Amino acid sequence: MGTVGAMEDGHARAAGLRSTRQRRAVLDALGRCPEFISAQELHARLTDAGGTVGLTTVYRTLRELDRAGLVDVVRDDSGERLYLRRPTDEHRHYLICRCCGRSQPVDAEAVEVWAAGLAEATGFAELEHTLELTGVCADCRPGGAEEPCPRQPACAR
Amino acid sequence: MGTVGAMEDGHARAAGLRSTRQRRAVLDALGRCPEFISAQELHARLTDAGGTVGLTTVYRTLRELDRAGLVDVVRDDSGERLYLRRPTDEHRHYLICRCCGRSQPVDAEAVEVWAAGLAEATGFAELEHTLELTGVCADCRPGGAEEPCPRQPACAR
DNA sequence: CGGCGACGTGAAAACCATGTTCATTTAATA
DNA sequence: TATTAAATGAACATGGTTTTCACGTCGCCG
Ligand SMILES: [Mn+2]
Ligand SMILES: [Mn+2]
Ligand SMILES: [Zn+2]
Ligand SMILES: [Zn+2]
Repeated sequence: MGTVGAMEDGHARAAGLRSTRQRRAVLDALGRCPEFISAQELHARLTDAGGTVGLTTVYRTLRELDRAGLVDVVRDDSGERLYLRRPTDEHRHYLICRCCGRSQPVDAEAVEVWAAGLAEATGFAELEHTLELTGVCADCRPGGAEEPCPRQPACAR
Repeated sequence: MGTVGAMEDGHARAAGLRSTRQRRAVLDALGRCPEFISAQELHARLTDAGGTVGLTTVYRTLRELDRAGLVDVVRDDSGERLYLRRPTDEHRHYLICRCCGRSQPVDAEAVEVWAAGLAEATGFAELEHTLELTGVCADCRPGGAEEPCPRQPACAR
């Protein structure tokens, strides 16, 4: 707990970010959430738990975590951003269940290789890509295609 | 002219869409735009050209064209939807220049194959994917990485 | 310690793409 | 041409996100 000039004492020492009660709370709540979560939902959990963190601060903190590469971000169908504390420091892609929100990292190495070859093939530089994968997980599929979403979200969105 | 019950006499005969002056104007303007364009920008062009089309109608028409599979849609960094009249009736992915907006369809067959194999590998069903590719095109790169965006958009966004 | 200055906070308001309402217009058909 | 369901669009609503700005506090230095 010293003088680290970091966002968290131990982790997340992004450059020039002070360690504040609010940022620690956001990072902590995010760390205990196994699935992608929205800024609003995260804020709701923090306040429901009795904490005192402004929605503005949640948005700002998540944006900074994104810049620092500490979270993965996807956008749902409505365009809302969802965040997940990144377990490793690698670039990843996820398959997300449209019913319950469960996420599963996928091995997209084939895509990475393909994307890397695009630069030469097209003459474009500084290539970036986003790849969003959605589907219906096994648990959300009772047998046929009866109910659109038979079960409640595992990690309520 | 005739009694086609279509959106346009000749093209775009999506089911149950009337041919109106506004829809023809939107489809026409979209057809003469070589790059992805937003609903707002398309509306601006229509009104600047002296036309009389409501922004609401532009949004509605683009949504219908999307449903009918007549346009490709991407989302830019801010989440705004951009539309391009689809040249063929195939599913495509594009590489888009972050400077000028120029788009270039890419051969993503490798990705399609990879994505198709995900269902078995993961147990998820009804898989869908979105793949957005961005970069800096050759024309927008004078030599090094000097200016962030040296030239004006070819097809002003 | 104590103070200073930059950074952080948050309530309120602004922003902005997009959707909805609903009275009016209009395309398609008989 | 009469009829009617569909289409239009101005005004309004929505909802996620950002900006504002007055106030708080973190971290460093003396
Ligand atoms: Mn990737
Ligand atoms: Mn594809
Ligand atoms: Zn599920
Ligand atoms: Zn370019």
